[in-house]
Amino acid sequence: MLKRKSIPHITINRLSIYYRCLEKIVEAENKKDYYIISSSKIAEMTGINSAQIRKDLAYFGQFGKRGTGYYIKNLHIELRKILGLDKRWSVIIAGAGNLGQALVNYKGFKKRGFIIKGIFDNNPLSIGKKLDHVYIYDIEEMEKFIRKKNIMIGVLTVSANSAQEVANKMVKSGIRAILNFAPTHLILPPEIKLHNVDLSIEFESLTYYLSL
Amino acid sequence: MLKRKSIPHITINRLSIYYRCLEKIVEAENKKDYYIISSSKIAEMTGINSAQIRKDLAYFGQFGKRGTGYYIKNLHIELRKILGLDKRWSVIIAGAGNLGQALVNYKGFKKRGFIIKGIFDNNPLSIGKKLDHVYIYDIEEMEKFIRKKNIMIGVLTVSANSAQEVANKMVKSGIRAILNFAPTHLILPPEIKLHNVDLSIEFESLTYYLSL
DNA sequence: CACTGTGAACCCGTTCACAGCA
DNA sequence: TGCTGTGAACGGGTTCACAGTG
Repeated sequence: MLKRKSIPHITINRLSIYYRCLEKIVEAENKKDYYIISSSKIAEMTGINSAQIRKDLAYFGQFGKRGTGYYIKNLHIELRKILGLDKRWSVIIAGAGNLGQALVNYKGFKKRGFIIKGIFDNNPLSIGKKLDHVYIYDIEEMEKFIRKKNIMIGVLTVSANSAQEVANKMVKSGIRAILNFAPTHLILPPEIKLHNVDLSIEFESLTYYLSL
Repeated sequence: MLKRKSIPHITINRLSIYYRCLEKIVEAENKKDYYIISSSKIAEMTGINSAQIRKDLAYFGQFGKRGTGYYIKNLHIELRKILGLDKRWSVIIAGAGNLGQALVNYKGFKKRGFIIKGIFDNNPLSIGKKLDHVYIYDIEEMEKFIRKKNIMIGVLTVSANSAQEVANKMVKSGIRAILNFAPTHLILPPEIKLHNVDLSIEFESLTYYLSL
């Protein structure tokens, strides 16, 4: 795919929202008369400003027809390509705790091309068991596994204490992206894509606003 | 607490990061010679620009000493107050799926004052059971429960389809904040604090960058 | 006429740079 | 001197407004 200049990260996040919005329509669609959508209709469904939507889409091409709108199926397919969801992505999860389990069981992933190849933990009681048809392996075998299976994405659901160490192993074995759920600041080489999800922040900012 | 004008939401999120950073030091602290911290030290630990940190803190007061830095314990306590973490918050979770379970089991919540009072689900197989000492109730009883126990925060880990409906019930019963994990755009009265956490977005933006 | 695509204006968070102070 | 607090400059994402077009 082409390298385009300075597309805001938040635009990419919104593409994912548009994608799901269209997906919902495509899956519900029976009537043929509902195959076009306008930016203001998407705006209404997502709560995002319609000019914002048009600008976001315009980063990637001219998908719409002036005076008409966007062809739902076409835009859906384009977004899937842009987001890389037309490919398969091999994923491993480090940490077989509750969050790790929740992610393994999430049905939406397979549909979007994310294949969870293995879960890794250091707890002897977990190792060897299965979660939703995925084996839990000893974390000692993670590096070999990543290399052998050419894993692209590693998900960290381990404790904050061990997150950096486990991340280092992932990087050493050639992983290309890490989704970090541990509430800690990871330091990684710049070529590794790193996204952080911090659930505590969401709770703690809620209570700030409740305290006002 | 005083109402202050236009503090960016993202500043609140960062306060939560500073808070955890200080917490880590306070808990590890044995040596008395390590009781002051500079904004550049926090910057190093969190990856956030030091001017940003000083500006964020300055929204709420002058906590530092010029030429010296910030007293760790003092700043820790101030942040706790600002974030409302010195109070207890009654929480319920709607949806006893894997994510709901993961949240119930997360140890960090109790420490920060979040008390999970109940879990609600519509699955007869789950109702009546316990998750980590918290009962799972029939979702039909949720509204009564919220009113009776004066619940402040509702967490939505139900499906996207039912999220709006369950949220409406929460609002009707007097809940004041909702943390929504369902990948859908909720429409709520403006006085309800709403935060969304969308895990799919994080995965899908990763694959965008991997596809470049 | 309706709706997209987009330059320009706007707004606001970030970073700089330095005055203020221990 | 060292580090905070902060006005000012900067940068970039958002919104406006309208030209372009089916």
